[in-house]
Amino acid sequence: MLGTVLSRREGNEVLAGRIVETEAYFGQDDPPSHASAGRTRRSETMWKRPGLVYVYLVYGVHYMFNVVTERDRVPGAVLIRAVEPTTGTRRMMENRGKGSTGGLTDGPGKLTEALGITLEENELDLVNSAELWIEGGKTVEDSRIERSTRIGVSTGKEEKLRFYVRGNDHVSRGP
DNA sequence: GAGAAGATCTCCT
DNA sequence: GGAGATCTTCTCA
Repeated sequence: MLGTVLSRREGNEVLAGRIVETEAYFGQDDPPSHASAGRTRRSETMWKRPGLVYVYLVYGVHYMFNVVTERDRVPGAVLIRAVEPTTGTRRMMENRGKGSTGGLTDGPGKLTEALGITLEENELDLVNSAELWIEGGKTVEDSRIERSTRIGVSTGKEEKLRFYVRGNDHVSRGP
């Protein structure tokens, strides 16, 4: 998914950003994954078909945007942690209440605010939604992809399941 | 039914 | 470098 473009329609405007940082979350055997607790009301989307959007609220404050990746009935999703703004930057600044382009979308909670993504987008289908979709962007060469442990988790710290574009200014802070 | 912890960000010192 | 915001779920009584 690194290098592809996440696009969002807000009224007549399209807001978009190139994905530069992701994290993978699996099922029962992956402690920090919501799916490890079993199928709950919040995490239900993770068990559904690939291509659906899984949005949830962390710390009662920030929305996290994920893409369901495993086949139907198998839990698994990829968290989008950061994007590089490409289209509609001015609108994103308004959504974030910022006067500059710095730090607009370099974190999972920041990019959902910039793109106007909330719980309402949970379970949308990226394949046929007119409001939210992913386009093939420039692919990222393997040699440009860096790998590290996931951020903000207290369990599953050994697994290197965070992937990001090396040297990109919009990647969030390290662990 | 209460308490704790969490895939975070901002503002304050 | 640390507190606060405040929703969802789990754990324990």
